[in-house]
Amino acid sequence: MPELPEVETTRAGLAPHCVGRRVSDVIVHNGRLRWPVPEHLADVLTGRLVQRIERRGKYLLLYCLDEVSAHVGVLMVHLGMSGSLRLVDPGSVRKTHDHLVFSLSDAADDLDAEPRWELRYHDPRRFGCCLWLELPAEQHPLLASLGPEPLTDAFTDTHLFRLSRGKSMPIKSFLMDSQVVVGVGNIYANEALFEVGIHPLREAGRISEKRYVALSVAVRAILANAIAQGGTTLRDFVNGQGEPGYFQQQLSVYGRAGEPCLRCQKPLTEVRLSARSTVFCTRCQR
DNA sequence: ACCCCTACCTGCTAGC
DNA sequence: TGCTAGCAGGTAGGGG
Repeated sequence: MPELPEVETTRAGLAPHCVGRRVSDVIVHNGRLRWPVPEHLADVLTGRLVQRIERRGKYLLLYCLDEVSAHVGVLMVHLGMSGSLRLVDPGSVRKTHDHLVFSLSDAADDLDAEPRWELRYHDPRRFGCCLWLELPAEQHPLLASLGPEPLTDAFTDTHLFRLSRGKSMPIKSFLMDSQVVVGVGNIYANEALFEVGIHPLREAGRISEKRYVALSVAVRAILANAIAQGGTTLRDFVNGQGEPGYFQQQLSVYGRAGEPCLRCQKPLTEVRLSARSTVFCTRCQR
């Protein structure tokens, strides 16, 4: 399930193959995603050059230039729970749940020429989205209220502590709130809290600044490490080239309920928090 | 304002 | 064997 490291892995994998290329065709096989794929997407996107691919939280932003008008718009993609973007040979068989197909050609190619690559959006559960944004992208309602990027200077050591004052919700819910900080989903929230020994149900407003600094450091380290491993593949995550990630081999608590704590050997406990699997050690996390 | 709950969706597994 | 129920969870929006 794509969290920030998986989305970043996808971005980094696609960028070298997509930037500078032309979208020569767009086919929407099933536009019923979390929000309907805009009817005019193919019209507005076809013929444009991919300028760059950025990421904001778990959203991928493909900046696309219309050379004639010099207009730049953004294809915004969210992978939801089960989505992936893969670059494949144009001739390869389309899989079930390949909902959108973007044909890519070399920038110098004629638009009528056979495409050289295909970028396919695959999403069995259709929790993701593909939307068209006008600049400035950050003012779009889905992006405007997002918290800082955890791997930039915007995520300071004191950010979590300051925002948490007066909050009675459990620290895990607080950490997973995208308005607090983006990109920390269920897996990495479980892992970060284990790393620093904080009980996931502890009231967010009653945690010391010192512990929040340690948590901030842990969040950065875990996300950076997961990116370095190519992300976490639990069921079906694959990067832009269809390859899995390897971070799941380093998970300390997620998916290990009942198994011994890696620090004290006591069996890990699992509870439900807002219907999310929450795994922790009652001895090491207080 | 704050916080919890629900809906969205399909593939997979467990249980009968 | 074949059905059904339950689970997985990112996110926005509704309700208390």
